[in-house]
Order: sequence, then C-alpha cells, then structure tokens
Amino acid sequence: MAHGDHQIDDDDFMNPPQRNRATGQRKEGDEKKKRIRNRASQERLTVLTDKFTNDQKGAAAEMGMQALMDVRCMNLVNPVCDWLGEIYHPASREFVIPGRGRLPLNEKSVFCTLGVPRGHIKVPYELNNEKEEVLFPCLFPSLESMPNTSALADSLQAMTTHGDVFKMKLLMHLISAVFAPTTSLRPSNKCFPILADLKNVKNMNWCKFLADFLHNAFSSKMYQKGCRLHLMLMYVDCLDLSTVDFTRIGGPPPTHKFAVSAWTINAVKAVLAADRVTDAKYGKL
DNA sequence: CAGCCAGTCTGCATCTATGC
DNA sequence: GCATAGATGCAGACTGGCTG
Repeated sequence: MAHGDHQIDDDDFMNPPQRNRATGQRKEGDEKKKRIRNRASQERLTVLTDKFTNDQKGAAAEMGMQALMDVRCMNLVNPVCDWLGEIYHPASREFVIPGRGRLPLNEKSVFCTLGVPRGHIKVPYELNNEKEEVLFPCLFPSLESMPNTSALADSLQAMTTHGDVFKMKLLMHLISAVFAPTTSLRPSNKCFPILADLKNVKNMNWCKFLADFLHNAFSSKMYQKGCRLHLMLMYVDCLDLSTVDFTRIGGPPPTHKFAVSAWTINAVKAVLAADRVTDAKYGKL
C-alpha cells in the first residue's frame, strides 16, 4: 500500500459472511464457498459509450458524467470485490487489509476513482409514485412494467437523440448497472425522483451516494450490492505498483485524475495477480 | 393482522472470452 | 478442446416493510 492510509495492524475483522438471509440457512463446512452473485457490470456501459454520438456524450457531460463515457476497464475481477466486502469495517467505514493498512470508503475516494459529481444536493434515490407515473410512460411508452436492465440498455443503444429521454435512460442505466446495482434484474423505481430533476444531476452528491450505498450494503452483509467498479479500481489504484511487471501489457496505467480513465482490465489483472495471497485473499502489495 | 410488493436468494441455463 | 469466469436470463421461494 503506497499512500492514503495509516499503517495499523488490525486483524479483528474476522466475521464470516452471513448468507441466505431469505432462508436463514448457512451451509456449514463448504470451504469453497460459492461466488457471490451480483448484477453489477460496466461492460454494457462501455459497449454503449463506444457507439454514442458526440452529442450524446455531451448530454452525459451536462450531467457531470463525462468520466463514465470513457471507462477503459471493461470487466470486473469479482474475487477482489468479494474480498473487499468481507474486510470492510462498518464502524470506521474503512477496508482493513490485514497487516497492511486501511483504505477509507468515503466521498473523496469515490471521487478519485470515478470522478462523478460531488455537489451539494442529496441524490434523491427513493420511491415516489407521482414522479414515477409521470415519467414511466415517457421512457417506456409501450411497456406495463419496468424492463430488465439489459432491455433498458438495448433501448438506450437504439437511441439517436440526446435529449431528456436519453439522459433519463442513461442515468437509469448508470444507477442500476454501475452506481448502485442490487441483485434485481430490473432497475429500481427509486431512480425516478432523480430523473425528474435532470437539471440538478450535476449538483447532486453522487460520491456520497455511492459511498453510502456501499456502506449500507456491507453493513448489512450484502456483499453483492453497490459499485464494484469503484471497489476494484479504488483498491488497485492505492497499491504500491513499483514491483508490478507491466511490460506484457504495454506499461503501467498513465498518470490520471480519475482511476476510471486510466486502468484497463489487463492492468488491473496484472496488479491483482501480484497482489493475490490465495484464491480469495489479496493484500500482498 | 393480512395482503401486497420490492428486494433477496438459489438452482439451472446460455453465451463469450480467456487461459491451460 | 476443455475448464473457468463473467455477464445475463428465468422460475420460484422467501422476507421485511408498509398499508389497509
């Protein structure tokens, strides 16, 4: 670990993940615990942005989301995200890497990773029937109920305009696939109040929203929710890279303002391969 | 308290990319 | 070619919070 942390050994984070909230069961003795299923992925976003017109990217920039229009890392490395969830300390809001140090989960760390707006308005991610009833027909005129997240992405891909409908669908996709994914196949209807206030999206505190969403999820041991892109990039971006061999992938990530603009999946993999202790544990660097 | 509903969890499945 | 992992899908069971 290179910077941004105080070196305190602290190994008292050993809380095995509690699963199966729905059934209350937890199989004993399954040493090879199954991977946590999640619905987060920025892959579709990178495919979409690749085809966006300049006007459409401009519309995203008007909402302060320009950094997300060029995500270089297309995939996730899920084991490291699972691991970070398990070593998270809700009380101090820090990731405690055994024997290495701590990484905070806060607005600043999210800003450094993703470069999303850090305004003064709270992100209104909440249910609101009136706003939903007004906006839903605008977004999905032929549908009765919320489409799957992938179907929303399909409709986004088919769009050639860059007006409010485009902005709303893009925001909804960002929220449900990258910023605040849940285990659901569909976007949450808590998105609507955000979409209803497009002008203020760039003035909302997305950094706090993402950090709080992850914090709340991990506090209730929901390790599959939240922004995995931030988790992964925040971690690799904080490590000491001096011993990592980047020659096979054309050199280390360039200096950058936001991690999301610099890291490629191959760079992430090279670092994590060097950092891995066992299959499911990291923290060597 | 009963019913509703959004969200969670599991098993099973398909497709693709990557590495051995 | 085969195994593995990531992304995505569907059906069905369940839970916790809200509301009448």
